[in-house]
Amino acid sequence: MRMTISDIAKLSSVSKSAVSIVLNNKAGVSDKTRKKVLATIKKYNYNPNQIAQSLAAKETKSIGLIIKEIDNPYFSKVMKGVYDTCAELGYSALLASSELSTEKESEIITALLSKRVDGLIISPLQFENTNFKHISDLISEKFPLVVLGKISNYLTNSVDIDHVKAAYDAVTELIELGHTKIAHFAGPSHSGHGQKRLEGYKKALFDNNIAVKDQYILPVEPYTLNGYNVGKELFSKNGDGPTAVFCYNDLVAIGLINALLELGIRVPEDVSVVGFDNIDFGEYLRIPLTTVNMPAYEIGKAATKLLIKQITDSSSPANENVILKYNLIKRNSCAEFCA
Amino acid sequence: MRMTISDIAKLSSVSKSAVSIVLNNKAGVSDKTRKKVLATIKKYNYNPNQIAQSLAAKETKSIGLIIKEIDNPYFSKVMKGVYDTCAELGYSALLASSELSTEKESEIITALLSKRVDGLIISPLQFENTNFKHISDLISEKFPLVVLGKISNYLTNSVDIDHVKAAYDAVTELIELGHTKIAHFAGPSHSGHGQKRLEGYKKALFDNNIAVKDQYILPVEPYTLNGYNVGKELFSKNGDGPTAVFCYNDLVAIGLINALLELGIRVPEDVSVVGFDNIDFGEYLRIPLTTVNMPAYEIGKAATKLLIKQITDSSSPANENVILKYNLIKRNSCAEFCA
DNA sequence: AGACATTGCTAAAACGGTTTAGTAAATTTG
DNA sequence: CAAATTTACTAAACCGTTTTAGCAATGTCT
Repeated sequence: MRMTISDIAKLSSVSKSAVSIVLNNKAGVSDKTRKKVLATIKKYNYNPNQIAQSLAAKETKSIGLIIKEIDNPYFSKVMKGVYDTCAELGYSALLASSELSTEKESEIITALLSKRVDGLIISPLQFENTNFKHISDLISEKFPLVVLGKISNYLTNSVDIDHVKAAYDAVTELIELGHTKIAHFAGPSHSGHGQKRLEGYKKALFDNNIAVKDQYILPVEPYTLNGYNVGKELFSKNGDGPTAVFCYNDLVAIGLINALLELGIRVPEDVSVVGFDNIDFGEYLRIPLTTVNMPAYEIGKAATKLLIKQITDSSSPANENVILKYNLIKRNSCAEFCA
Repeated sequence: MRMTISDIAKLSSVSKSAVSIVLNNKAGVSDKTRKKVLATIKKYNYNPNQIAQSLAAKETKSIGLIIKEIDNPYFSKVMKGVYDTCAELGYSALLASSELSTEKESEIITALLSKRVDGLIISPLQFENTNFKHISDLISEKFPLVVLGKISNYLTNSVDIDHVKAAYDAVTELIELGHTKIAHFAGPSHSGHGQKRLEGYKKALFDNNIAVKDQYILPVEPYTLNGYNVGKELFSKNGDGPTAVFCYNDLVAIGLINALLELGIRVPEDVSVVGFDNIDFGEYLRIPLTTVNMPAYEIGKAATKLLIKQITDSSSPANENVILKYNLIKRNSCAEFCA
């Protein structure tokens, strides 16, 4: 059986309190005793029970991270940022994923709270009909919380990039290459980012006196296959197709490019494509992808720092909005428009 | 402040014990009391403290999962398998990653034990000089453990595919396409799989009376960039280069293909390439990749089932070795050898 | 009706730590 | 040198649950 603090106390012929003091490196015992205790701890390989520690301390030194999909390279990077930063700051992270189900999201929050995490980083599902009760409850009890992205009308800490501006920049790049017939494969219903990127797309067209056409705005689910299907559909019609597409994300862009190539449409000669996220493989695709670099690792890092600040410093405001830098990565999926 | 079981007890004018009985759905209280308690629980939104539960129950209903890299699509799938299966079986998973550092691996094990996980799934680092003390300690105290892959000479539960045979099959495919000059970009030092795949490679050549040449076996680190560099190096030399390469994994294969294309060598016409793992993007690459499908999700699933069996059923053996099926996925990176 | 189970409930002990309050001894101070 | 302070240590309370043991009250058998 595992050793307890009482075992170590007996074996060192001191009290539990003394052992506790040694364990936590506090003042209150002589050097001699400290060494003695340390020796038995080492000898018996004693490993304090963190469960008991957490119960007594009323804090777990752990935070919850709720992502939308485990199996999504963007979130892997966010995770890495969170895990690394937690480690630096002496915390640990509990990962959970809503897998695009609001019901599961809500269950996860309860589960994590019942594990008594000290705070929560959440990338919230934002379907149109989402009721944010589980999140607003957290806010109203002032539970330490950082939201990845932003939920409109909710006052929380958040970390994000300026999606409107990023989309604006991406579309502007296309316009500067001479394109005017620019479509947008627009983001999914559960993503707050989708709205913003669409807004940036429209703004860029507007500022350049290009009319926004509804038939050029196609909603997609953010998966390669869906990008493929929607692409196939759009470009199979003959007549006045777009010469450039700004995609909600890289996955969609990859699907679209596959569809185009299959239809014998060249990328970027005939159609330019720009993605969003900068997933690792963008560089190694058939057509290396031009895309907006989403600083996923930094987002995880910033969110963790912000959260732990809120946890440890009660005077820190709970509505800080960190906006991170992005950048447009130009590779080979875009070219000048040729009539 | 959060409610405790005592609060609920008072508010329902019953004892803590009664509330506990209700919470755990045990027999021992009347229906009337049960309903009364349930009502106050609901009314005050009481959420039991799992930390306290774990302390009292001496089990946490959680398992630790130690992977090698957070940011690796293979492990993302394993994770998903583990998380899904845990959820099914009423457990939760604590993720940690050694990020290829044995020191960190060992620290993580200690940390997870101090969180009192009920068991551990570990994808162990296997550098040549690795001392497996942290793992053999677990074995000797009969701590529930499942190893992903296998550590030779250690008796533990494990889950894996037959890497030797899979590599054998992949290389045989190349041989059947008429190739005889087949190189192997061999796995990294921290991977137990590397050895096995190399073995399968050699065996396939041997069984087909093809001499194994040392200069055709090149060690690589399992990253795209390294595959690229080693590829560039190998194929820049003129003279008797290989016409096919069996790569340790898909990442390496991708790098190699990039190197080949840059050198003006066509894939698969001039050189055939086969990968290993079947990462999601293999399908969408410049040259869709022929590869061995590693059933990552199923590995996670099987490991979790095995572990939880060991945790809950003390009579279950601790040295079960589950071998899962793989399959060779033929896409476009391999072609018949043309002289 | 008396013996014996069963039901419904609770007080108290445990889980393995931390913290508070207190004491005895050692040290400093005036 | 007595008083005051500091140091070294510990017993006991506490964190929020589960579990054990025990006690009435009720129900079931002969």
